[in-house]
Amino acid sequence: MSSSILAPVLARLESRLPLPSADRQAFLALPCRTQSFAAGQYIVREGHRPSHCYVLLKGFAYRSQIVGDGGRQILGIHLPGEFVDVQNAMLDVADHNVQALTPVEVAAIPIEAIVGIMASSPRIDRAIWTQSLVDAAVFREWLANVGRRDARSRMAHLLCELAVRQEAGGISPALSYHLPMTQEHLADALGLTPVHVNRTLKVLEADGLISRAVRALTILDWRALQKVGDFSPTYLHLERRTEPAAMPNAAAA
Amino acid sequence: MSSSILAPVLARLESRLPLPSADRQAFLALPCRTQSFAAGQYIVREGHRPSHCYVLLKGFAYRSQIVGDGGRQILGIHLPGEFVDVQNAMLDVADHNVQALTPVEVAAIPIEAIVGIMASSPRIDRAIWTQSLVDAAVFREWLANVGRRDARSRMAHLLCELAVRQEAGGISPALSYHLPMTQEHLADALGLTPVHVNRTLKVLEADGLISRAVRALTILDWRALQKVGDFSPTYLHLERRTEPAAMPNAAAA
DNA sequence: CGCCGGTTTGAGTCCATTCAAGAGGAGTGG
DNA sequence: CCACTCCTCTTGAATGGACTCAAACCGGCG
Repeated sequence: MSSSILAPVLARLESRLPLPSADRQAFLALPCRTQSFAAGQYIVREGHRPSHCYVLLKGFAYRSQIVGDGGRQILGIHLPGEFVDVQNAMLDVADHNVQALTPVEVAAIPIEAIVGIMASSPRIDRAIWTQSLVDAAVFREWLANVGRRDARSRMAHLLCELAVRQEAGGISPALSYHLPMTQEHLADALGLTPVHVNRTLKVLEADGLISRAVRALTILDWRALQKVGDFSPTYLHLERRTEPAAMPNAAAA
Repeated sequence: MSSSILAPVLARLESRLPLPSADRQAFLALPCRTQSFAAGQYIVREGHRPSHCYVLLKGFAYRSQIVGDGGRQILGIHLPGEFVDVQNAMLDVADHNVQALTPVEVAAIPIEAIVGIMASSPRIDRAIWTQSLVDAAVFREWLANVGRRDARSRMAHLLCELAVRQEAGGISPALSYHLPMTQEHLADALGLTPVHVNRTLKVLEADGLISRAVRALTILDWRALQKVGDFSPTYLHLERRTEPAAMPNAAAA
C-alpha cells in the first residue's frame, strides 16, 4: 500500500537500534494512510477506542489532559518521526488527548498491523518498545520538573529539552529552533499561568540566556540555560550521541 | 532454579491478559533470585546500568529523582507483584532511583532472561509491555495532578489511586488500607512541602473524608474524596473491573 | 481599517512555603 | 524501667512565588 512514507519513522527507530533489512522492509510495508490535521485539531480523543496508531510525519503534536476545574495539562510534545499514541495499540481506551500543535501530517497504521509486526519481528518490537520507554522517561522528567522546580528553572528545562530533541531529530539546529507553542501552551506544559510564563520568558531574555522571535527561539547561552534548567539529557536516552560543537557538554551534569 | 516465587507476579500479569499454560510455565521458570532490602535502601540507582530487572514480591517501593537544588520528586509507588524497573531491560542507564518504602522482598531477573522470554513469547511480551504502558499512564496522571490541581485535590487523588490499586491488587480492602508513606514521602510525591501535607491531611480529616491511624488510612466518604480529587480510575486500565459494593461508582466521572 | 488571537504590563491577593519550635512515639541503651 | 535520642508529626507566624483580574498593546489578516 504505502511506498516509503514511513522512511523517516524507520530512521528514527533505527537511531537507537539498527535493523536487518528484512525487518526494515517489513516495517516500510506496513499498511498505512496519511492524514492531515489543522492546528488544534484532535488526533486522538480521551475516552475513544482508536483503531489506528499514528506517527507524525510533518508538524508538531502534543498530548493533553483536562482536569476537573477545566485546567489543561500538556503531557508532552511530539516531533516528526515519533509515534504519538502507541499505548493505544495495547490499552483499551485512550486516557488522554493528542492534538495537532501546528498543521500536521500523520500516518495512520491499523493497530492489528502494529501488533502483527511486533509479534513477527522481535527487533521491531524492541525498537518500538524502546521508544515508548523513552516517552515514559520524558513523562517522569516532566513530573520532576513541574513538581520540584520553580518557574524559571522549569522553563529553562523545557527549552533545553526541545533544543536537544529537535537537534537529535535533525529538525533544527540545536541553538535556534522553531517553537510553535504559544505562551498558553507553555503554561499548560509547565503547570503555570500564561501571565507568569510571559514574565519568566522576559527575565530569561533580559538575562541574556535566550532571544525570541515570532515562532522561534534562540539560545544565546547554552551552558547557562542548561544550568538554570538543571538539564541533563540522560533521560532522553539518545544512544547515538550527537554532540555539536555549538552545544558544549550537553551530556554534563 | 526458582519454584513458583513468581506466581503472584504472573497472576498480576494475567489480570489483564490471560496466558496459555505454555507461557505460564515459561514465565514461572524464569531464572531469578530473591533479595531483601530494608526500608529506604536503594534497589536501583540513577546512573547505574542494572544487569537485572526487579519485581516486588513483598512490601512497597517507590521511584524517585533528585533535582538540582536537592529537592526530591517521587515518581510513583509500587505494590507487590509489580515490576519496578522494566525500562532498564531496554534502556542503557537508569534515569531515576528505585527505593524500598517498607522492608521489601524482590525477585531479581537477569535482563537477558527477560529479553529472551519476550522474544520467544509474544503474549508474555505483550503482557509485560502493557504493564509498562499502564505505568506510563500513571506518570501522566501524576503529571496532571501535580501540574494542575491544588494541594487538597492532589492529596485526595493520590489517596484514591492507592485505594483502588491496593484493592485491585488484592492487598487491602479499598476503603481502609496500609499507607506506609511518611508525610515527607507524600510531599515529595505531590510536589508539596511536608508542612503543607500535614495541614492538608488535617483538613481532609476535619471534613470527614478520611481518618488516619499510625500507618494506615481509612476513607470515610469515598464519593466525596473521589470528587475532591477529580479521580477517575480509567487511567489505571483495570480491565477486569473490580467494583466492590463498598466503593460505589468508582468508574464514574 | 478593524478585528482577533496572542503578548505584555500592573496591582492586589492567595496558596503554599519557610522558619522555627514543640509534641508525640518508637526504639535503644544504661 | 527509665532516660535518651531520633524521627515524624504538629502548630504558629511571616514571607513569597505564582495567581487573578484587568487593561492595553501588537501584529497579522480578512
